[in-house]
Amino acid sequence: MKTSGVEPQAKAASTEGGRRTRDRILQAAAELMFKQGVAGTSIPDVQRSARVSASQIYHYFGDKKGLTAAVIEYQNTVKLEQQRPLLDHLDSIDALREWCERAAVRLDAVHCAGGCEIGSLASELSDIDPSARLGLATGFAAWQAAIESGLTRMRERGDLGADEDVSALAVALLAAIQGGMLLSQVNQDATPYRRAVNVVIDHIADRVAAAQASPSTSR
Amino acid sequence: MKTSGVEPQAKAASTEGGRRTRDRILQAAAELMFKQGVAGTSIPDVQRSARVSASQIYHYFGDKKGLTAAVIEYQNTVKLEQQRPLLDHLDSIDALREWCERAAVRLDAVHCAGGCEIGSLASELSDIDPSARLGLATGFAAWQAAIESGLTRMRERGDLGADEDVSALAVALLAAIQGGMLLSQVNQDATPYRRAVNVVIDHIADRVAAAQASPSTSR
DNA sequence: TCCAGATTGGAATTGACTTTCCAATCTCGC
DNA sequence: GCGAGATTGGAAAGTCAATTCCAATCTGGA
Repeated sequence: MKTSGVEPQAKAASTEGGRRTRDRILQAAAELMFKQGVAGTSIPDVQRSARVSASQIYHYFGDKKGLTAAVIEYQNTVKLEQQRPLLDHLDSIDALREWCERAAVRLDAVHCAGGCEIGSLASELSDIDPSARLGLATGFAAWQAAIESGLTRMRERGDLGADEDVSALAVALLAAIQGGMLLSQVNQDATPYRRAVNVVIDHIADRVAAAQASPSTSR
Repeated sequence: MKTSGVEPQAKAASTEGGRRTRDRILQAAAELMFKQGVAGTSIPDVQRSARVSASQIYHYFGDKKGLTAAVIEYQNTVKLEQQRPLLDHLDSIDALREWCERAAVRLDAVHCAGGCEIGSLASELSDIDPSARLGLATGFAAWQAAIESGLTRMRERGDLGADEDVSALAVALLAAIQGGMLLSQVNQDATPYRRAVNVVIDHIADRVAAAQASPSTSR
C-alpha cells in the first residue's frame, strides 16, 4: 500500500562518463527485461550485465520502477527510430507487406524468442503498474498512428475508398502483429505471425481492389 | 542450473476432502496468476486466498512449477468447456460474431483487466519455461482447431470457396483476438478488441460473399 | 590549481519467498 | 474399533532481492 506519490530521486547524468554508464544500464536492462520479463530481471542481473554497481543504478533511476519506466520510454523511441525509413512510407500494399515481413525475418533469426518488445512488457505490466500502462499505451499509439497515416495517404490518393475506416484497419493490423507474434512465440515458429498478418493485409488489398473497380463511388 | 529432470513428488488426492482442497488451491492459484501474473503470485498469496497451509500446496503439486503447470492445464480445459455450446457451432458469420462479442462483453465487465487467461500466461512463460510453453501451445491449438472446424464446415457447405485456406483464417482470427485483447488491456477499453476482431470477420464475410457470387469456381 | 558536486564501490539492512521437516490429526477399509 | 496412509499446521532453514548508506574517487568550471 504505497500512498505517498513521492518517488525516489533519480538524478540526471551531467558528465560524459555518467551519460555513458546510464546508457549502458538502460541497454542492459532493456535486453534483460525483454528476454526474461521485468519480474525475472533482478537488479543484480542488470549490475552484472552492465558492469556497474548497485549505487549507479539507484543513482540514475531511483528504484526498479523508475528503471522499468525508463526502459519503456527507451523501447518506445528506439524501436520506432529503428524502423523510421519504412514506417514513414506505409502507404502501399507492398510497403505494408515489406514492413511486416521484415519483422518476420527478425522472428526467424531469434527463433521467435521474446515476441514484441513492447507487447511483452504490456502484457506483464498493464494490470499491475498504472504508470507503466500509460507509457505502453503511448508506444502503441505511435505505432498505430504510423500505420494509420500510411492508410490515410492511400485513401486520399484514391487507393482506398473514401468511406474506409482506416483507424479500424490500422488497429486490426497492429493486433494481428501482436497476436501473431504471441502465437509464434508459443509455437516457436514464425508461420502463425506470417499468416495472421497476411490475412489482414489481404483484406486491405481487397479494399484497394474494390476502390479501383468503382472509383469515387461510396458503396 | 537444474540438471536432473527429477521433479518433486506431487501426490494425487485419494480422499474426498483432499480433492476439495486440491481444487480450492487450483482455483485460487489460477485466479491470482491471471490477475497478477505467475511471478507476481507467491505461495503465501495462494495460501491466504485458498485458506490452506504451505504443506498442502507442496503435497499436491510438488513445487511452484508443478502448480503453474496444473494451472495451465486447468485453464486449457475450463475455458474450453465454458464456451462449449458456442465453440462447437462456429460455422457461420453470425456465430463467429456472436462468439467474439461475448468475449468483448466480458472485457467490458472487468474493465479489460487481464486480457486472455491463456494469452497472459503464454507471454510470461513461453521463453522461460519450456514445459509450460508446450502446455500453452496445446491450449492454443485447441482453440484454433475449434475455429478451423467451423470454417471447414462452411467450406464444405459451399459458403466458402474450395480454395480458401481455412487454417490461415483461423490463425488470423485467433491472433486478432489475442492482439486485440492485449491492446484493449493496455488502453483499458474494449474498442481495439472489437475493431480487430471485426475486421477479420469482415474479411471472412467478404470471402463468403465472393463464393456466393461465383459458386464452385476456383479463381 | 582547487573545490563542489557528480560518480562509484561495496558492505549492511531488511524483508520476502521457496522449500523442507516433523509431529499431529483425520479417514477409510477391514 | 484399529491401524496405515492421507492430510494438515506451523515452525524453521536457506536463499536472494531491493534498497540504503557512507566513504572514496573523479570531473569540470572558476
